[in-house]
Amino acid sequence: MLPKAYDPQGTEDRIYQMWEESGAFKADAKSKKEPFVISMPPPNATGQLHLGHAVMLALEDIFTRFARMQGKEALWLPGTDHASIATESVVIKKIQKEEKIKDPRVHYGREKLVSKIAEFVQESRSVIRSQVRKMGASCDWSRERYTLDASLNRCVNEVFKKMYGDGLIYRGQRIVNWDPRMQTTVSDDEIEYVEEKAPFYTFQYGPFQISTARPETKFGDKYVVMHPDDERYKQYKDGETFTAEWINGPVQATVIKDRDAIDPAFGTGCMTITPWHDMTDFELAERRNLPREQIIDFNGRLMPVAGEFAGMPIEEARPKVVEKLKEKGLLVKVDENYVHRIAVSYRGKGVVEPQIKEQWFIDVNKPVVEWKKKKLSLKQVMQDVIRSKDIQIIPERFEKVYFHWIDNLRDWCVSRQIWWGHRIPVWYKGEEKHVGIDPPQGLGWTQDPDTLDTWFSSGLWTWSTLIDHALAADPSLSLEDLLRKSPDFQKFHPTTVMETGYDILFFWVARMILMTTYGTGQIPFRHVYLHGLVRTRDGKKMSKSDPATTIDPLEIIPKYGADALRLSMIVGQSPGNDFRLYDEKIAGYRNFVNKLWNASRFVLLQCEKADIDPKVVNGQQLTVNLSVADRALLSSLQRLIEDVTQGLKEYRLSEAGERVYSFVWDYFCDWYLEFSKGESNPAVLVHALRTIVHLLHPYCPFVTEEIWASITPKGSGLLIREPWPTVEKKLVDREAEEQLQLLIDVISSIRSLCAEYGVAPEAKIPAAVHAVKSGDFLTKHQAHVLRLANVSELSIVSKAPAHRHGVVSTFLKGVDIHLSLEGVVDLTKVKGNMEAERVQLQKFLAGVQAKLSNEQFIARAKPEVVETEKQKLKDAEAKLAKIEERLKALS
RNA sequence: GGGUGGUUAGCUCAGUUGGUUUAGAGCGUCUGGUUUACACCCAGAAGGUCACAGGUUCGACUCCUGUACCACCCACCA
Repeated sequence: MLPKAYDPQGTEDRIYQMWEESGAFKADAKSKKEPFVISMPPPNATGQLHLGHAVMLALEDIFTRFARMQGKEALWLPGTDHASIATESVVIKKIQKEEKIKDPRVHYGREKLVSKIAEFVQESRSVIRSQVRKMGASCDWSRERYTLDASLNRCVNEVFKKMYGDGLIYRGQRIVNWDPRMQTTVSDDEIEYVEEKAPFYTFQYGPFQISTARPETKFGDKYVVMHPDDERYKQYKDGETFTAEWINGPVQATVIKDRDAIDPAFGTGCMTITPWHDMTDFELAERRNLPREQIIDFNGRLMPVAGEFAGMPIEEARPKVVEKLKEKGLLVKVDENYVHRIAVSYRGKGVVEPQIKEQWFIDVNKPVVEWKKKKLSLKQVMQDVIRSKDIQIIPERFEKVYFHWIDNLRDWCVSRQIWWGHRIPVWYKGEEKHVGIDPPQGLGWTQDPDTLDTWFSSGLWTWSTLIDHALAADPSLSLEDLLRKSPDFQKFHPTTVMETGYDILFFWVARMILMTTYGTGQIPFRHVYLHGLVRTRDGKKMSKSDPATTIDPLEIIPKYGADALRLSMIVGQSPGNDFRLYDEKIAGYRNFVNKLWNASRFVLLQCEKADIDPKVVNGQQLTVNLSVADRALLSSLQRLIEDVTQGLKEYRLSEAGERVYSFVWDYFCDWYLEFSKGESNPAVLVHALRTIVHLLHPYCPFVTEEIWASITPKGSGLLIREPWPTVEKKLVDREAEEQLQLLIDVISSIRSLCAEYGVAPEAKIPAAVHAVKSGDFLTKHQAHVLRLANVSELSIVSKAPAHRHGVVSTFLKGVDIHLSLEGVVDLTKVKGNMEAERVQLQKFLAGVQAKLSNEQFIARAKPEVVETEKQKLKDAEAKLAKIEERLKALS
């Protein structure tokens, strides 16, 4: 006999190992089955998994297991990301702390440092692998990839070269986000803005007053900009020059009138510009072809142009510059309450300083990409695939967010001045430049020292992971041939669904669309499912830097089990919305898992009592000797299968999960198993349990597999490989369901009446018992019903106050029972109730009829919706007829 | 400045093109239960003007408009 409480700790690892050894996770590229593919978003190889990963794994595992059971060739490809800047920064900090080395880059040099990072990553990856297993993820480990694998590097270089050839990658002196702490550029999306209160100074600049929060950048300002329509400055003309006394003496300045750069309502309506250190100013300078001058060096110190301030860090220089301007009488006023946002590097956490630097960029506006027989820009392709519904985003509202992002997208700076990552495949020799897969022949070539933005390689993730076979067979193949000759790519691309958090829609999802459509001519995936972020009990974001806010999945799993954790993150959540996770919620699903476990213990016990081996139970036994309750159960199981399958197909995981949850607890356990205590049908019990365990397997794979082991029919294997249940029409029996529902209503009513009047359970209601007996469908369960209905006098019913008539009318739903109660209840009230019900039904009927005769509705609605409406109509009509009949009988 | 989402029971949240929902779940609270699967249980109860104000409709938690608060995203406020 199974133990009284389910023990996840003693079960999960054993089951996982069994699955893995069985080969069930492995996908076969040669299979004829329809493919279903998920590329696991590769966790950063910097440390531990957190709950965000746990949600991702739970969702993707459900998709994968469902697809596998549905008979698809399911591939879930796992991997890890080298996360260039994040990893390098973590390891550098670690070395600084543990080895007390101030500057590890200088101390170790490139080669040594890179190998130290690699070592760290190696360790971290194996931790991650075991954590992914703990969650029960059924991914294909034989295909595990890492974003720095040689085959991925090959794809990176190929795409770079191709883009360069198409003129999509260029090198240019452009303004970039410079992180002085990490000594590297970062992309626009890797920046966070932090609000800061800083003094906002207004200075006299010639005849003008200009405002700034950053006076230390103003040394080289020679242009003052204002709006052409600004009345205040209409006496000044564009191009007019004047002399202004400034920080280090007089400067020759020029007036510029510009419509786009300035908002006349802000501050004084005019400003000076610093093109080297400001995005807007840079763009203006670009348009007007103005000179730029660097004021701050790459370490965040002032340049010689600052004169006496040269060499000072900016924070130190700021008050001193203000002081000097004040002495000169140029400080007009200071606003101490000014709040502005400063840019901070997402990874390195350094304050970002815009700088002009020579970098590699991807041009997103050049229309040279072949797409659907047209020449489009990368931006246009990204828009097209969503607009044309080639890719569907769930929830849909994120499409808007996506388009908005693309509208604002600028050329993507892809070079990084860090060492950990894919090296840029460009070599220099004097003025010569070589862009290619392999280094050029001959001496004197040096490779570009920069690496690529980490999203450059992860943008290729859905397909660069599928070419290993072809590459191993012939490393000299071109990119097109690699794709063409790779069985995995041919079978498993495009992938089916990309599942990830909405927070990296831009970082990653958009980049994958860009890089994949360009690199392969295919979309990377058909559906994007975006999950919400996990929050703490009080709604805080879980952050790694604040351990008090984080819940570690590895602490939860031993306590509640992976199944409970999975359910608690899926059921009751909707895609794209954040949700809170806390102990009680997980405990609730642990209880459910345990409930299921005990239900199966009960089933096994019934088999034992009847001396039946649950493993030999088969479908044949489902047709003989069935009670109403049996038929009703089998019938509602069919509807359950239908609903759950539909829900899963439409990615409504929460709804489908909740449906089984409530079926198992509120119906199977609370009613059917209770009836079975009177008289049980082990074949039906086993069949129902088998179906339930199938439907729940994607959600809670461990406990279901463990239960399955006790009821596996002869000839079947592991549950993970079982075919998904299908609806058997012949088991559908609405009449039985209705009859059972009636019985349930009767019992419920008796119960609540007893409770309301405080009737002792030993007392009897003879008439009620008689009523219950008189239905032929009850004979099978008489013993049980008698026990439950083991209550006092029926006269109680007649004492019921008016507000209890809801209960009374439940008694009246069945004609037989109604007759036996006649004379004891207040018939006028009952009649009133029924008349009210009739009016409501008639109204409802009219509504449904109107809907069904509405041409627009018929045209727009799905056929199955129309069907259900028709069914509703029929049901309502039947019910109305019944009510009419009873009303007639009453009068 | 632009945009998105949220506002439903004490708490956390569902609610699928408006109608069998006189609003559902879990947790919590209260009452009563050791009935031979389960106290990680069973039977009940209390608790909601579905943020607010209008509108459309025979009918609105659901659609439209506006308002308030909360959260998030985007943007070149010097």
